[in-house]
Amino acid sequence: MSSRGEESRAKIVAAARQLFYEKGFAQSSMQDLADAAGVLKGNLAYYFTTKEAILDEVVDTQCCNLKALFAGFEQSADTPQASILLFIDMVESSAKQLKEFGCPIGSLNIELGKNGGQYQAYAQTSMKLCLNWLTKCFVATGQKKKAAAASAEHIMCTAQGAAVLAQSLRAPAVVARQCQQLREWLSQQV
Amino acid sequence: MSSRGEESRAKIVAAARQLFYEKGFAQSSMQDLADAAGVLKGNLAYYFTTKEAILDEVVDTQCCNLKALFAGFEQSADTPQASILLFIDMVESSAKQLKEFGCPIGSLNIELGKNGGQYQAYAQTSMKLCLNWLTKCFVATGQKKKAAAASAEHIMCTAQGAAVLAQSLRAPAVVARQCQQLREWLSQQV
DNA sequence: ATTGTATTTGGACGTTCATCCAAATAACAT
DNA sequence: ATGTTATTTGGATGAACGTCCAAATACAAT
Repeated sequence: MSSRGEESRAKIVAAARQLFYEKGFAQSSMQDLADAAGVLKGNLAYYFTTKEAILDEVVDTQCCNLKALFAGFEQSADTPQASILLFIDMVESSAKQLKEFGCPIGSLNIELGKNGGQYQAYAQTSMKLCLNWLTKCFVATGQKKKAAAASAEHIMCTAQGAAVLAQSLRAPAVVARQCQQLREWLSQQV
Repeated sequence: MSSRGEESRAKIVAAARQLFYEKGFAQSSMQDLADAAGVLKGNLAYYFTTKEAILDEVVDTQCCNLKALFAGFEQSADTPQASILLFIDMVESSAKQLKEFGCPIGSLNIELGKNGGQYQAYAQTSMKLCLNWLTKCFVATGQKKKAAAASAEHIMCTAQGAAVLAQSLRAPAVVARQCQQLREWLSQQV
């Protein structure tokens, strides 16, 4: 378990995260993952016994990144409202990615949710993480728990819908418009 | 090209439409399609040379169904606003399906949009059909073209986002809540 | 009844897939 | 330097995949 092994493992997970996002989980073969990670296919089995094990670690990594992202938002924003604005900014600034591959969280959820729910529990976590954090922010602005949850749901619905439309129509402008509407809506809340 | 052949072809397309929706395009094998349609795998090749040809016809069928659906809305509704309400009703009444497999249009767009855009043009059509019809309805309510397009986009974003969240969280209630919000928003328009 | 066409059948083909493994190599502890 | 563990290598394995095809069967026209 030296540093060399850790590096290889990290390279594999990073490559898998990008490939699962760009091509989908089922459409990314182990050969693809190995090529993208710069290792031989046989070496994948040394670190991960199954493809599902890679997905497991990819989702874990994504959750950790999300938590770090939210922590950063809270640190650089003075008010919870400003934190929410940073979230919206993030969505808007990733419009070009969304146009190409959809939302990294939403599109993975949709794919994994179709397989009888056997993989679905994995991806669900990230979506809940976003909702819970947004809810927490709205509670901090003074909204009651139920209203805060509804506000968080509104933001996530708009963002996910914008991602679907932007990818379907290859139109990143959809994301920009919806984010602007979210900002106007937010300024009227609280 | 007797009636026997037409029936088999129709059975295949119907089975493919359901399977592509429930499992995704790439995850539905020719064997799966044949089993679901009640024909032998080899028989698929008699009607469709490639899997993509089946997708082509599935999308065509879906577009025809959509057009018929919209025509029905216009017929049973007195005002364009009532037509839009029927659209929202339809979304809400399919909440249970959305929870299981997501939106038949949106989820297929997301999957096909990831493959370098080679299949993507197929699915895009349905999404545009919805947007264009909604835009037409809003124009008929007196909105100007640009405002009408924005209104249509708002409905589709909310509906698609609700579908993503409902499927991710296995919570059909998301759809009900967002549809209710859409109705309130609609009553304040025009 | 016989001919010609439409459809079905069951399986073959080569490829790609996820998984697994024994041998080779690298890194490290003593 | 030597022995031990960690990692890499290249290939093997059987199953599943999309596509294709020749023979068999059903149907329709005469």
